[in-house]
Amino acid sequence: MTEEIKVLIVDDHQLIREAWTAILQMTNRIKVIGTAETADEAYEVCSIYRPEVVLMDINLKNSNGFDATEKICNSLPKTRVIGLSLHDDIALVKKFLSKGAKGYLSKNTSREELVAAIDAVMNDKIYLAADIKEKFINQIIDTDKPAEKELTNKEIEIVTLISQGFTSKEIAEKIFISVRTVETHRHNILKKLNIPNAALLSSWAKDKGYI
Amino acid sequence: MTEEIKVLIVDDHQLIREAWTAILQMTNRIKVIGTAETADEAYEVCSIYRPEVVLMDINLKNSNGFDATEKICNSLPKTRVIGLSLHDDIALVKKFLSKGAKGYLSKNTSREELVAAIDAVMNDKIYLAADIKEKFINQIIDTDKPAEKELTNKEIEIVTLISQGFTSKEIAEKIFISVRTVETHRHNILKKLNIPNAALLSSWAKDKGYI
DNA sequence: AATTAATTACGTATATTTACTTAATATTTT
DNA sequence: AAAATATTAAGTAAATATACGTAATTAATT
Repeated sequence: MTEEIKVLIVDDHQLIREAWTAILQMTNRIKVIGTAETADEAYEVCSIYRPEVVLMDINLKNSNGFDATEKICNSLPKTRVIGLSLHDDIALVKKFLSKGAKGYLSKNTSREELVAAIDAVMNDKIYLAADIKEKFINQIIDTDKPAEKELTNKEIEIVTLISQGFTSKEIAEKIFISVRTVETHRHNILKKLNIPNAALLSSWAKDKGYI
Repeated sequence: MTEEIKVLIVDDHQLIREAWTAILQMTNRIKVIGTAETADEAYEVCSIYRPEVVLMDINLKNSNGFDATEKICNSLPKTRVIGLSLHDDIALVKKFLSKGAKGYLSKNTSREELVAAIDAVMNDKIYLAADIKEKFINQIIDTDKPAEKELTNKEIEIVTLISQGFTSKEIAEKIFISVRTVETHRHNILKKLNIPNAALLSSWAKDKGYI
């Protein structure tokens, strides 16, 4: 029998960590060598225990799954990171893969698919969940509706602040730019995303994981 | 050995359903007799298979966990419903218990606690997760800060519409009341919750699971 | 060196939100 | 029946947001 695959699980909910562990241990081919609650903790554990696969929830409170993924993939290139998220948003998936991740699963995937994904990345393949693949294809087919324009870093910064309830004036004071500049960004953001107002923008930002 | 406890799991994510199932099956005392994706489906399964315990995720997309819980508890009083939620918000917990639920767990609870909760409700006790109990107590102690005022049904209806990006005028047309009435509700809502504007209200509504 | 994209900022105009008050009617609870 | 709460609606004012146009400066890319 081949060696067991060493997996690290990263999620901020204990019950989910234990549940993933239970599922993977059932296979007898996969060994969960540990779990982590935050992105920073994940990096620490990786550098010590060197898991072969990391299952990482993107929607971590209090920490940034993207940065941790980048760090892990850069400094420990043998580690394959697989993303897991409740929101299967194409832009998020792309960003995650660009950080060096090797796979992406939505929480609609089955237990079999979870194991299949681990096997795939172990064979140096990229694995995307079926429903995410489909969305990718749909986006390519939908040439009528152009891909959602990406926001710049400043714009994302401002979206985050707007969603936290700050007014343009407050944002201006906070980040030391003119109110008029904030208003310009505000207008450009709504136009880019084709969103009518700050209330819906706020919902949008939550879905995308910006806050 | 005593009879196995029959449990139904309700969650809209397949991976989570399978994970809960895996955890509970490990006990040998608990049998997962089925799973459901939506609240309606949960009620159907309950009326046919009569589980003793229902583990219900509150944050179901496309369906209302509250209504289903009420329906199940009223028509099948022997069924104990335990709520499970990512957001451990006191107001939500209270509302859920008032619908007839017998327990409430956050996703920070451990596997042991999940089993303990099932045992407790089987002995006709109410079970609340440790961290939720603590929040209840803190709320009682914090007499300075009064309990967050509850929104009325109309107010919740309007919060939902505001968060979806509708203006007061649009909401008025949509639900056939005067714009001024919508504005009144709007103002009262922000005042009740001590929230400065619609953008933050939108975030709040998402957290509470209203949208 | 030239082009493109990002960030900065202002002008003008209109629409919407927020703040606070008052109050009639309807519904629910005591 | 009385009291409390919810829903309805309007008045007045100030603050903010949205729509669009213009444009200079800086940073990144070709």
